[in-house]
Amino acid sequence: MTGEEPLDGVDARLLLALADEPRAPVMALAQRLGLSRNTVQARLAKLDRRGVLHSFERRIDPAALGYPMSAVITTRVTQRRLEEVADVLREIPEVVEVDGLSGETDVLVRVVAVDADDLYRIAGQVLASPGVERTSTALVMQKLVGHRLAPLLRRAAGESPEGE
Amino acid sequence: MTGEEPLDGVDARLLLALADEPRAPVMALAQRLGLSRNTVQARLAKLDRRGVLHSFERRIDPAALGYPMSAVITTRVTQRRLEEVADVLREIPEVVEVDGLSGETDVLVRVVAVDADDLYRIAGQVLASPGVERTSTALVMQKLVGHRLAPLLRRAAGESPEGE
DNA sequence: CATCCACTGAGCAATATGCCCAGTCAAACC
DNA sequence: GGTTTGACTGGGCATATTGCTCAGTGGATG
Repeated sequence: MTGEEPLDGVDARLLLALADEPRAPVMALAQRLGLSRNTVQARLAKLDRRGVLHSFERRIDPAALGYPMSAVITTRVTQRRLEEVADVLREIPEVVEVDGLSGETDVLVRVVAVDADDLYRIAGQVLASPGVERTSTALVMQKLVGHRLAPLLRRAAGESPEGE
Repeated sequence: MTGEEPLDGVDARLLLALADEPRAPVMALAQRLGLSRNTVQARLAKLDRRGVLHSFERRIDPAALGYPMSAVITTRVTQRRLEEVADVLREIPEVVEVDGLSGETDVLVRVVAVDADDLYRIAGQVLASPGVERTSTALVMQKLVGHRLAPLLRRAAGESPEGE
């Protein structure tokens, strides 16, 4: 038991197929991959049992939801209060993602907003959070590359990731 | 024709239901929302016709794919070469997302890596891209809040977003 | 009052699902 | 060598789901 087996090429191909047709029935996927229905079903089940799949929310476009504005707020947090700050940020609905970064005690906060005023308000909330020392807000002007994993999936699908 | 209608409460509830059970059959969703099967089918179809849904790739966990390391590379780009830089970055498989930010000509690059050496190599590639002046790499140490939209969806589901 | 739109409820043929089982095959194990 | 394990196949079967169409209802619009 290694505790965590990497996905193999078949899994990668399955994920690629799903990327193409997310709501495709299992049968369709099976045909596409040249596998039996049973196998695909088993793989699929294993995939989300293993937690390979994130929440569906990731697929939803905030812009379509009415929040066309997106920004990245870099914040400096007083030491040891990271969890505390995270808890506070979690309470702000417009906070979409929070990462703890390496340098010192930096936190990267992704927020969405309805408009500039809204963003100003939210940035204010973030700054006002106890434990937050300094913030720097940068607007996302354009998505140059939308979140993607296909290149890595294709790599994984191409060769067997076996040790030898 | 306004050209872009915001989602209404029903859409939001549908998305929430999907967030809970991504592969739920339409029938199950219909029952859950207290709507007819026909309606849910129509809504669903409309949702992705409108582009409300991002690619399925967003749901895949890079860590499970064999890239447990994640980093944010902030780069400074020489003016007017944004698109050019984006094109180059797009060629690097480990580059997962690229945003053009407001301040000056800053670009936020999200990368994943197999390990520290791998990250070093990738960061080097980014820096070596023509048009990139300066980079600063920060490791993602912990996901404090994973990408989420549920709070905003719940808000949208709660009240009618009608003007009056 | 006529029209448009979203939703409902129903029907129907074709397909998919969930589940179970037996058999194959290769790699790992004793 | 002999065996066990794990993954995949192919089959079957009852039930649920899909895709599609049609008719009818109720509200909102002009």
